[in-house]
Amino acid sequence: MRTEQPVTIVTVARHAGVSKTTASDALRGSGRVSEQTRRRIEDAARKLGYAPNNSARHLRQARTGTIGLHLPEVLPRSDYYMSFVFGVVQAATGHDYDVTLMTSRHGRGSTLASKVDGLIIGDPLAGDPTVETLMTSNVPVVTCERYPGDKTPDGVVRSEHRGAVRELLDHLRTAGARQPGLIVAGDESDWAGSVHSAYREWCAEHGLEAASSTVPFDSTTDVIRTAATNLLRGEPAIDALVCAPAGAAAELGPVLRGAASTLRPGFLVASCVDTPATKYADPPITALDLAPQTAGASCADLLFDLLTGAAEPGTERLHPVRLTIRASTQP
Amino acid sequence: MRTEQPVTIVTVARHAGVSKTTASDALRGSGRVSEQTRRRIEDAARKLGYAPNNSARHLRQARTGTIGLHLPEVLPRSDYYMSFVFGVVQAATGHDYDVTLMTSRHGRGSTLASKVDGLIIGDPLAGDPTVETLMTSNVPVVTCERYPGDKTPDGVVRSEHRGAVRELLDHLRTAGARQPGLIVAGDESDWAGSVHSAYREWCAEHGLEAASSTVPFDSTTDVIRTAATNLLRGEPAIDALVCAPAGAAAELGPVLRGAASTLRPGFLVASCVDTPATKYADPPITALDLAPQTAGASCADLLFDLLTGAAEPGTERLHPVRLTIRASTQP
DNA sequence: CGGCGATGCCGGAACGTTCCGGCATTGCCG
DNA sequence: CGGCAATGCCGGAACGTTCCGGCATCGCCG
Repeated sequence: MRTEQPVTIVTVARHAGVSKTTASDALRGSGRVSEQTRRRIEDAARKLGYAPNNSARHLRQARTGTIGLHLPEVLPRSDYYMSFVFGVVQAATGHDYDVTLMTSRHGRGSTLASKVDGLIIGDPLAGDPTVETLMTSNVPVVTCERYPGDKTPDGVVRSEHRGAVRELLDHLRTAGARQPGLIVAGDESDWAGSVHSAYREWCAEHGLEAASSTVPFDSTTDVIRTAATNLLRGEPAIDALVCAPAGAAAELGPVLRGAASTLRPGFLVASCVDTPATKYADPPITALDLAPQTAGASCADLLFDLLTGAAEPGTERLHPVRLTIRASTQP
Repeated sequence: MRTEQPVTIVTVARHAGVSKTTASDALRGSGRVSEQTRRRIEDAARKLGYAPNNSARHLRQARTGTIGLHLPEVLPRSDYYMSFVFGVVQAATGHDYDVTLMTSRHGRGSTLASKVDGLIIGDPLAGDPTVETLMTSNVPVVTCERYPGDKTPDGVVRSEHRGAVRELLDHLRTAGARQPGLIVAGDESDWAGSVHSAYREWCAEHGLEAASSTVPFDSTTDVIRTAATNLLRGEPAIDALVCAPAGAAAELGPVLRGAASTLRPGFLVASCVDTPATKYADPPITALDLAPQTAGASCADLLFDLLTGAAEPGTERLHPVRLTIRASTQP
């Protein structure tokens, strides 16, 4: 079994008594082949266990049948990205594409063209050298959220985070909060930047002082807890806390309990990214459902539309976001 | 820029005034090329922005330069797998390999050979049809943990879970627990099976009745909480709870607080898989650190050793596991 | 009956790389 | 000086596929 010589399309053709061209045409449904011989060829292919050689095919067609996927290497609270990945893969396999994961080691942009036909970058961070490199590649690039650098991808899938955050803040206000605070990542992420500026805007409109704390994008839990502690102790005094980083609001339990004596009763908590952790927190935490899996699929779909010409370079598509209200904001 | 014709190795050769063979030799460091002309060729390649065509290269070399990676599609509590993925990718890029994610849609085993040179399957579940298919492929397969089906992969990276669980149980006993309970997934996962049988063994040795509850491998939080509730109410009465599913112990808070009045003071909690969630739980939870990132890297390394012949088919490698003791078991 | 389009099939070139074998040229040593 | 090995470079074939153009054959219609 191990030393058998590979079965190519000419093997199939020979067994079916036709030429390689006819065999190729029959198996791919192109060209003109009679129904009878096509069946004969398909039978031969099946019997021989024929599998087309991808390298040869892609060499001939001048494409790779593969798209690259890059994500920020955030290890804690990775449920969001995991879902995103599965969304991309699912959509890609539906289009007969493979997905390979790209890291910093994948060489400069010029090298990429022969490895992938297109690129998806989830949450491109300004200043990330890998992202910088990938953005200058010579293949179509789709980002999830805008790139806060000076280059522009060929396609963007994004959500109306500003509006969603305002909706969340309005909800908090309705629920009785007068002065919500915010923990958020820095402006190197477009998402975090939008959340932050929407918050400031909303505060200004309501005549409130902004009470926000900025943490690194990939903060561990203790960093976020420290930020929360400082916010709770600082001025202005807050009666609600929105924690932006994915699912991190669920990690605030100890901090909140520790400060329970000094907190106003009915202190509210919410998250800008829903995850299993927020859903099953105690109490369950109100959050914005970003639907990462469909976001990933949407990125892949847009990329394929760009590849086939069905979408123009520069296209932006909106991905819906939904506020999920839970006990943490129902005093 | 978009319509420029591709620069191949003959373009480089022409610019450097040599033959394509010499250019190829110079760029890959093979054959005999004088230092002087090699530099000339490298300069030309750099200036032209030459990038070797992967499809052509792989067609010629009869390999794909890619390994496939399959994971159980577990979306909640995915920190473990995310780390595993990054470990695989990191090791693979170190060996100049790409990693593509494989799902059920990637066709039957025979098709695989032309897509990937090898396969890594993380936590192969018995009865998973995709895994079943992948295992019958004609490329080397490495699994993380043994496959509880009837096929045997070419390589296995596994940990001494039995011993580790016993160590954990011994620790609980030392910490005062007389009757620990267990929440664990079913035997379709080798890991869960090992944990479960090690637990039963340990119980028997200590003259204890086993108090375990089996849940699905990809259980959501509420399923696990229900299992915990039932264990706490049931017979025999337990004074410690080991929760096997990755990081799920951190999700038991509400259940434990709800049952606080009926629980013996000093009730202990531990997890068989350390994650950020257990580390930062309140109180921090004692757990077995499975080091998923190095486990992933180890799988990749073994696969490459199999591909190069540095390892024999049938090789099993052990991956170290470490008990991390935290406040949850220090009464 | 002659012409012509449709149908069914085929040969050969091309994609870009690697690798085998070979051919000069050079230098060394007896 | 003659032989022989080492050095530097090269031409062409091969990998497996797709695709362009072409060649019979057949049936239909004027």
